[in-house]
Amino acid sequence: MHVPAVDFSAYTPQQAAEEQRQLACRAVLCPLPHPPATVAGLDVGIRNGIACAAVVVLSYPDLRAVAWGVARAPVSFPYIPGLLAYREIPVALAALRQLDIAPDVLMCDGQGIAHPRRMGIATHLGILLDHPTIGCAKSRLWGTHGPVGQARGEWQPLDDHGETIGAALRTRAGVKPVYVSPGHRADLDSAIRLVLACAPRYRLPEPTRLAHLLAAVGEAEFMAWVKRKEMKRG
DNA sequence: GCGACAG
DNA sequence: ATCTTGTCGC
Repeated sequence: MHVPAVDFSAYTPQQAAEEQRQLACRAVLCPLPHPPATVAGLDVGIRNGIACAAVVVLSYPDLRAVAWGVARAPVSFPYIPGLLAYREIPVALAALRQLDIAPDVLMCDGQGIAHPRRMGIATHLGILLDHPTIGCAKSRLWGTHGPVGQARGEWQPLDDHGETIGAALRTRAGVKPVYVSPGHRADLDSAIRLVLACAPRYRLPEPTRLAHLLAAVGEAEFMAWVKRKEMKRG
């Protein structure tokens, strides 16, 4: 997996939005590799102006952590709804560069095409990497949907003026749904199935959940956590 | 002008 | 996202 470098430091929000409109047509909708051998999760946390990006590669379908990477960098772009990619992608690429293996699919904490210009962070990263990506966000950015059934696995399409751009998916009975959308080289059906298969127990799928944990506690504590878990599972 | 608004 | 403790429920 070739990981390019980017520099958004001189972008104005207007320039960023214009670039999104220009890049959007490059997104490819097609089924994900099935089944993938590995799925990676990506998450970025920010504290005191320093972003920490974490990526965790899990084997599939057994969902064991097999590799990970971390990177830190000062944030250089403000948080603006719809422009999250310009804040988080630079440090995310640095974390991905640390990986010694290329995951078959990258699951991002944010939207894919469920975005006003169809360019959520998952789609943007997928295009930069030319690699399969999907978005799995904790809340909605764009599109509307009807009431989602209470059972695990129930979902409703995210609609934008008649176009289906993603889904509100219930990964745990009675718990707030997650928002799934294709990033790049993915489609909604395979994205929904992958997220569900990656979330056997918690609301958030394991790849994203573990990436969040790694970004929060750091490599040392994360490694200890993984080893402790390996003991229990055999 | 008002409300909505990934992380 | 981050700031922060306890607390209700399976």
